[in-house]
Amino acid sequence: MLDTVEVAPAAQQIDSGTLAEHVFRLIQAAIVKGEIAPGSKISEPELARTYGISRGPLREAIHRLEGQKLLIRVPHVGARVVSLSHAELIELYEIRESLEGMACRLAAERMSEAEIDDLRRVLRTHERDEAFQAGVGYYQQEGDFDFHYRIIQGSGNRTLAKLLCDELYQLVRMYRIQFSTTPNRPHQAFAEHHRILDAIAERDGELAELLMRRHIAASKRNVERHFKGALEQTPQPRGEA
Amino acid sequence: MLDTVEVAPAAQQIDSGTLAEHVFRLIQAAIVKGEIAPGSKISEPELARTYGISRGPLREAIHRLEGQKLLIRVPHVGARVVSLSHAELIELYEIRESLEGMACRLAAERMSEAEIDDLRRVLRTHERDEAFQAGVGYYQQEGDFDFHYRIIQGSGNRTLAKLLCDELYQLVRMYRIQFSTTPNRPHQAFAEHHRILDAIAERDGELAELLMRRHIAASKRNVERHFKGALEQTPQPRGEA
DNA sequence: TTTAGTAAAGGTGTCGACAATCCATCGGGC
DNA sequence: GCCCGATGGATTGTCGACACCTTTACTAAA
Repeated sequence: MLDTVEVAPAAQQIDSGTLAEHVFRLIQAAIVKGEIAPGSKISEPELARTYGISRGPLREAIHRLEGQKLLIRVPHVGARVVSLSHAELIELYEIRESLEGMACRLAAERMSEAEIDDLRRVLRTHERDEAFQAGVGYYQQEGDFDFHYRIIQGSGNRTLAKLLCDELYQLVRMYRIQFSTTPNRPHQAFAEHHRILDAIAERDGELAELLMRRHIAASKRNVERHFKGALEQTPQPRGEA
Repeated sequence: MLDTVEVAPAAQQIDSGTLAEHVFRLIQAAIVKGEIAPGSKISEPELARTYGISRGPLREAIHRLEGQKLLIRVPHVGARVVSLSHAELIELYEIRESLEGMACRLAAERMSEAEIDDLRRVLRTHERDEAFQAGVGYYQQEGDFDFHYRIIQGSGNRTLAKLLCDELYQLVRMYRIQFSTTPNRPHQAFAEHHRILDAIAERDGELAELLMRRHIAASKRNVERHFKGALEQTPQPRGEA
């Protein structure tokens, strides 16, 4: 009510029209960044008080978050932040392998020369990143600065783009951040990205798809390593309560 | 315009727990069956009166329908029943080609012998269908009686199953029904289904994926023919005001 | 006749309150 | 001492009402 959370005053001006839309983005960011722990329960009255709104728009935001698979809702019980099991995470990577592989093939066939140049610039930006230089991580920016995101957009299949970028993207990003502490071989990932870009620039759709599938499969193996490593410390990735 | 709907008092007893869930299923069925025309506007007060509920649970139902891509909502304007363009429909088929192809490969690798037998029985049921015998159509039942549905479930990838069966399935079914008037070569589709089943039974994942992709590509071409044919009659598939 | 402005009407967004359901704690019985 | 049922608290589901926005129809002027 009074301090309406630490939402920057400027952010309220960029207010996205409806209240529900606004808190949707706020909670989405909080979940993806891990500020709300995976597996933790979402209390409607509490969140409503936190953001200074009523439960109406909050519930709409929760529904949309559920659509993005960031929340799991149980009737008469409530919503919890998602916490994918090892198996589910692998399944997600398999789906990405198929879908992003296809997107990459289409992108190689359809992207304009200007878009390819943009993509090249994105990679160059990553290369200059200090964290990358130090070899500690490859944690790319959101949206247009994300290599995968750009390729999906370049596929020209808008339905596919909505599916991957509007629905699954934040979930993928959430785990990308969660695993950012694990050694993720940034230089190898960068090299793979570069090879994919080359295939696209040469309009070799078949190769581009193959490389993208291998690239995601490599990420998948990295996640498996992470789980295997974490298994020796904690028996299960848990959430509070 | 369905007035006062035939929501028998008994139907409220079979009430699926929450009201929102109930009307969600009712409206979903109405849209998929075409009882609510594609492109038509959804009026919250009107629908609330129709089903005898308040706007609260109705809005939740609308959000879920939006998640299934059966509705498109515009802030401050309202919701309309989806009406895919030619391009969007083709895009949907391309996505299915990729995803169901993968599901089919996994199914060939993972389905139990019992599940394969069940699948065989499903095909036999289709074969005995009178509409199929007459060659007029291949409009299969919902859910477990649907060949594609069963294969996806048999893939063992539960995340993929949720994506295809819980989110995209009703949309696909909606257009399957919309196109049921178009000649859809039921016997050829059946033959393709049978060949896919054979590949699965032989545990040939690679072949099963290939056949499934071709099968869906064939459906896609059928849809394209439909559009080309319809183009000569009406300039655009439209919905009411 | 066409176009711009305006006002009314309908609809969506938001709110606060009540009712039904679930979870936890407490008491009783075996 | 352990298990089962009851009661209290809290949370979710549902409702009706109001405010703001969008759209449409009407009026007036060019």
